[in-house]
Amino acid sequence: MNDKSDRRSQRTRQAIGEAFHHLMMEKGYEAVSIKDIIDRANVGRSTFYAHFADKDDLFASQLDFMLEMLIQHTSQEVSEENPFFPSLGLFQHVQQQWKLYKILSWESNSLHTQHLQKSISAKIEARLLASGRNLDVPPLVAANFIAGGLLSLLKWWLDNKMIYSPEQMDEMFRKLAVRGIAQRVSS
Amino acid sequence: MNDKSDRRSQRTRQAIGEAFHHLMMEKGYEAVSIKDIIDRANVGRSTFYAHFADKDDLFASQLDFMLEMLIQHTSQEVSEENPFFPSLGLFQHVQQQWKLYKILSWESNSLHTQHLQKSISAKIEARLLASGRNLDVPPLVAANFIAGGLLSLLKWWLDNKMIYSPEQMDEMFRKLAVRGIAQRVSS
Amino acid sequence: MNDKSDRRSQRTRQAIGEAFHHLMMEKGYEAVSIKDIIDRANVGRSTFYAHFADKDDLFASQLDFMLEMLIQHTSQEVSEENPFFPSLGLFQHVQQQWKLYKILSWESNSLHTQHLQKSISAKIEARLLASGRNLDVPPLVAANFIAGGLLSLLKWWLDNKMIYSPEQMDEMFRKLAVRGIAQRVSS
Amino acid sequence: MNDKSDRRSQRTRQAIGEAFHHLMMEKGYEAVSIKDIIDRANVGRSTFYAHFADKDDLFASQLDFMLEMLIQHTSQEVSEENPFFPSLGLFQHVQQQWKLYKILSWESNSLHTQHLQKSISAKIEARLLASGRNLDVPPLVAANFIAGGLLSLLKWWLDNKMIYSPEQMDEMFRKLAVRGIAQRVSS
DNA sequence: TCCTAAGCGAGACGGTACGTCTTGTCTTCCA
DNA sequence: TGGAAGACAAGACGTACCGTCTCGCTTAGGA
Repeated sequence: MNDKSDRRSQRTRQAIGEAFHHLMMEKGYEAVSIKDIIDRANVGRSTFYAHFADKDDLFASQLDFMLEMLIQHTSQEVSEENPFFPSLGLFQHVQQQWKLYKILSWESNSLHTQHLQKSISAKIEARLLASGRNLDVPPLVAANFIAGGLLSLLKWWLDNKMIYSPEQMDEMFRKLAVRGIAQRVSS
Repeated sequence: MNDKSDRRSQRTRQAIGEAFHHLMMEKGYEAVSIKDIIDRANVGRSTFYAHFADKDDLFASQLDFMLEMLIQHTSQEVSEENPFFPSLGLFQHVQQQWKLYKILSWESNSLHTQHLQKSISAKIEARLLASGRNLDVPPLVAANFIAGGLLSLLKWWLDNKMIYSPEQMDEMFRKLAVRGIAQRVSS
Repeated sequence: MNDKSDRRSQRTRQAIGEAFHHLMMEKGYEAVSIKDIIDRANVGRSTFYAHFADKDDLFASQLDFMLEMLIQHTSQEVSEENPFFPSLGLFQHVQQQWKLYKILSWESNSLHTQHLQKSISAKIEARLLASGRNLDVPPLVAANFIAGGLLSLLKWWLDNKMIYSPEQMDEMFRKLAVRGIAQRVSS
Repeated sequence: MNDKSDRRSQRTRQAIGEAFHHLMMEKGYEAVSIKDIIDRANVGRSTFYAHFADKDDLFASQLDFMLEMLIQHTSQEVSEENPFFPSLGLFQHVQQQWKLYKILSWESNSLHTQHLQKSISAKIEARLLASGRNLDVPPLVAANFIAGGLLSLLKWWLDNKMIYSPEQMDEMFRKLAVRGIAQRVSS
């Protein structure tokens, strides 16, 4: 019975998710009503609430899914190029979906930002701990700082017509996060 | 005729403003409804709309005063310890007004946050340029990164019962901003 | 302030009442939704709920109004022809609105019946008490019996194509209520 | 396969029936939802609809048994005291089962009441015709009036804590039905 | 001193979205 | 393979706000 339910549920969740995605591209986040979503997804009102607590919950689940995809599509090894977060993938993803993120950046409901911030921060912290680095700042604090900086860069990038490539943004981000603004001493 | 009108209007605006302030301290921004405000201010509904377009408009009018406070409390001391931003003053000020900032802690319409972010970022950029540092990242980008990280730390601090002192927070911030997470202790 | 409010309210209540009346004629009672009513009455949803608790409340108020009209349009004096209730008026009214009452008789939500029963019963009891009759049955009991019989006659009449005139029905009702089924002794 | 299926079906129908019965005793008819029933009966939703068209259908299937009970308890004693209907037996029966009748006290879909009304009315009419009384009102009309009055008295009795004994109620009923509210004590 | 117009309180109103609830259908699993 | 389980579409419900509006009441300046 679970298989069946799960498969049906999955299709429903996906339909809702896609409808929401399209609608957000057209009207932004706040302007989309639950009725809009369920009409577009051909789904009953109660079905929506069976799957999501509200619009914010739906959005959060979309963000999580996106992040998860991002992480999975990235090598897990911690290299110099990929020190603690698949930031390059994030920049590339945002570039692909720039239309959506531009809209969101404008509305910038802080719930979204906070959710993203927490998720990314947690992932960074985990990486920092796993890397065995010897920081003189608590990893939790460092992770929050870096996550905030990363989101800030993303927003700035979107607000400034994305004049750099994702690769350039990523490189700058990594430099800032890893070496700060101190003058280079050596490599 | 104008004097009278103006004086009456002024009292009304002030009553609304104060009611809003108190209510925000109690319930946050989103949770306050127009009805709450006019009930608390002993004001008719149409009177509210005669003075403000909506809640956001009212909030914007309150905002400047807060930012002004913040700037006044932080623009002073720029010492050797604080090479590019009076971050210590900022942490100290937030600690003093923690009640207000905790409530506003970016729960609200992020117009607030965005405004702050831009102000701080601009200040940092100016300092970076003035310092003649030799960065291999555009100062504008670096400033945005650092401002984002700083606000992120502030929020984390508020959300975590401010377990560190302003001085500790400031030191960690400066370490992260200047040297990144690299172990080496150059400079 | 009351005059204004009352006048506005009155117009609104009337618009709702008329819309409801028409809709009931078209679809019956149960099939009419609040949305139907407010759409037809050009009235906001909250306005409806400001005036009536729900559909049943609206209907009850319509019934009361109707009864009140009936009573007022009838001489108050207690004559042989009009011993304790303007039953002739009621039969005539039902004949005029037979289309509506036929529908209601079919659905016969017992809430309505009960409400009517109580109202009519109360009025009959008041008349009985006022008439100074010397009954060997408590007036309250007699009133309930007569009200039940009257409503029963009404329903039977509607269900049987109203083969008698209102005047005939009224005469039969009064005979049954006043003299019972005992054989006539004298006049 | 049929035997097994039938047996299963039977158990299911019974479980649903009992669940419904209990729920009705607790909350009345309208307040019971399909979900309540299937939860209480430990049965799937489609199972319910496989056995009954809807709640009314289920109720109808329960109804006959109750009416049967009622008829059996009242069809006996037709004495001189009860010239046209065994009303005393009815009052006594209702007193015994007061809990059930109080809850059903015509709150529900009036299918119930209407059925009852028709049955009683038919019985009364038959008696009136058989008695050879010389009424100046058609027996059919008189029977409906009296049946309505009787049920009305029953309901009033139940709603008013049954402050009279069945015998008292019966006497009042017969007085009202036979002699009306006229003072004269003919016959 | 009276008049008159603006500012105001009060709150009714149309409208929209919400989250909850119930119904009857439809699909899948299981015995 | 037919009955049980429950996910689902549909849509009504009563609540909460919003921003507009229509009133009279107050009140202070100019006639």
